Amino acid sequence: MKSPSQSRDRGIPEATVARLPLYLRALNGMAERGVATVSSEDLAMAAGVNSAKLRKDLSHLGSYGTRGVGYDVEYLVYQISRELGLTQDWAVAIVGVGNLGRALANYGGFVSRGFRVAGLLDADPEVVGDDIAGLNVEHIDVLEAVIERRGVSIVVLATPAVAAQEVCDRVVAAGVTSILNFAPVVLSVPDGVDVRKVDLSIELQILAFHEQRKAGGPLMAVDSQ
Amino acid sequence: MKSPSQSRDRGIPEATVARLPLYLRALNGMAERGVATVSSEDLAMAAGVNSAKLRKDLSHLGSYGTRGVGYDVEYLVYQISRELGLTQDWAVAIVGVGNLGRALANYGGFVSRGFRVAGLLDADPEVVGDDIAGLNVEHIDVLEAVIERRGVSIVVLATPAVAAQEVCDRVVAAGVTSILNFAPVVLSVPDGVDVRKVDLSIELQILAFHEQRKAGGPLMAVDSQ
DNA sequence: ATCCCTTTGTGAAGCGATGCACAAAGTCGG
DNA sequence: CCGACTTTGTGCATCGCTTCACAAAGGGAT
Ligand SMILES: NC(=O)c1ccc[n+]([C@@H]2O[C@H](COP(=O)([O-])OP(=O)(O)OC[C@H]3O[C@@H](n4cnc5c(N)ncnc54)[C@H](O)[C@@H]3O)[C@@H](O)[C@H]2O)c1
Ligand SMILES: NC(=O)c1ccc[n+]([C@@H]2O[C@H](COP(=O)([O-])OP(=O)(O)OC[C@H]3O[C@@H](n4cnc5c(N)ncnc54)[C@H](O)[C@@H]3O)[C@@H](O)[C@H]2O)c1
Repeated sequence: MKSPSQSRDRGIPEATVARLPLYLRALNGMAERGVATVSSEDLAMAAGVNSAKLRKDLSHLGSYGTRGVGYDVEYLVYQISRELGLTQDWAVAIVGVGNLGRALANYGGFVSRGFRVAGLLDADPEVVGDDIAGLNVEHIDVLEAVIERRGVSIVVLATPAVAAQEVCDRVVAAGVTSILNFAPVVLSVPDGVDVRKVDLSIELQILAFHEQRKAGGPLMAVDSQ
Repeated sequence: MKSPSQSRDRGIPEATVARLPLYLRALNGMAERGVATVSSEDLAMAAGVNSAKLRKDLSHLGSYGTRGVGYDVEYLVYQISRELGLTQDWAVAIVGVGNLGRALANYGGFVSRGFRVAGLLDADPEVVGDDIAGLNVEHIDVLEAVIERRGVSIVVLATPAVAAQEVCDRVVAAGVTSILNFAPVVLSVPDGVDVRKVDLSIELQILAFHEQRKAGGPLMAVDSQ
């Protein structure tokens, strides 16, 4: 039973949260092209979703549209940004500066909006000291100090699988509660810690499953992004 | 036992398909450690899911367990591999050999199981001709020839966002129906083409949302992987 | 002020996924 | 061969998300 707390309904569905960045990206593109207002139909098209779903998603944030007109692009950009917490700056540390870690460090795309790479850490003495994208790679020994001093609140894990849980335990102990994990392991974390994983291998296997099915029978329902 | 009859249950839920690679990874680890059989409880623990869910997932493939005992690890590895289409070899082409494309090409993890990088393609003359992980980077002009001659059925897109849709159109026209997209754009494809996307920026934004909420109010439900 | 047109916001139905709980099916010791 | 024990496979209630469909709300023309 839920109590009828008439206060602010901060219960935004997880599925909605996952789509807000998509809307935001589409809206930013429109703002750049000078579009002032957009209908749910057009925005849904740009984001690749159903328009009713888009309207319901946005309704969770509030009533920011105008009936008969649509949504003000800039205003909506601001509202979604605020809801996602992008109006503040997030310090991110990347642990494991190998092939993938380097690519991430060099990637300008996420630094641009709200996220700032505040630390690169690795265990390999060969790697420590390297300069990558203007940052010096530090030794994993100073992990806790880096997290604390630079206010790191999100850690990206790009170490080999065997090291991931150990590093995870350390960053959690240091107070981090948001982790993006690229290592192919199921991390075990205490309640209150958020782990999201990106797993290339799983994605390929899912594609292979559907590909095999297409080759087999003529009955299929595909696509989804 | 179950005979490979013609009446296979092809209606495996998408959510189940997405978890099979997780089970497979856990099972492979157990097989390496010499574990012969495993209960749904233990396997679920290793994969980080509910045991009832695991049993229901596996029941979609058939009745491969033994009541009172559990599942034979090697047999289950084979069955899941077969279901996912990993008993055959998949030729993968990577288009866009920049920071990310290089990391992917150098990554041994997915080449090991069923997937083989059969081509690296880029538009930049500076990059074309480079040798990466034993493969020569070819010019995007020969995309169609590479796909056709080497039987490429899965394409990994790692080009800048602006080029993604154009390259996508070409690979689809060349007959590819499975695409893994790293570019931050919503690809538009015809029915029957599977697109999966990996979007670092979206993952970070979702983490930021929850992080902000944690800092704000004391009412939260977190974690999920 | 009134009418018409467009588009939002949402009630409600539909659909698939989740997790509990247990009967059925198997093992194993005696 | 039996009876205690273990673990699977699944019926069922529930939950959350999606989609349809439409009343309500606003803008603009006359
Ligand atoms: N490269 C890819 O395309 C790719 C794709 C999918 C998944 N992954 C996964 O991402 C992770 C990184 O992949 P990669 O290709 O960059 O591997 P890599 O071996 O090139 O890099 C790993 C880095 O982590 C460092 N490291 C090892 N132990 C450490 C520790 N305890 N603390 C800090 N740093 C440590 C190593 O020194 C190395 O620099 C792996 O788990 C891999 O499975 C990579
Ligand atoms: N690097 C990351 O960590 C990261 C993370 C998330 C998303 N992404 C996305 O992945 C994509 C690649 O990122 P990156 O950092 O490797 O970029 P990059 O600029 O280093 O590499 C892109 C490569 O694509 C090539 N290219 C451009 N147009 C092409 C075309 N028409 N056909 C073939 N090749 C073409 C370029 O020559 C270049 O080598 C981008 O869309 C980026 O937004 C990258």
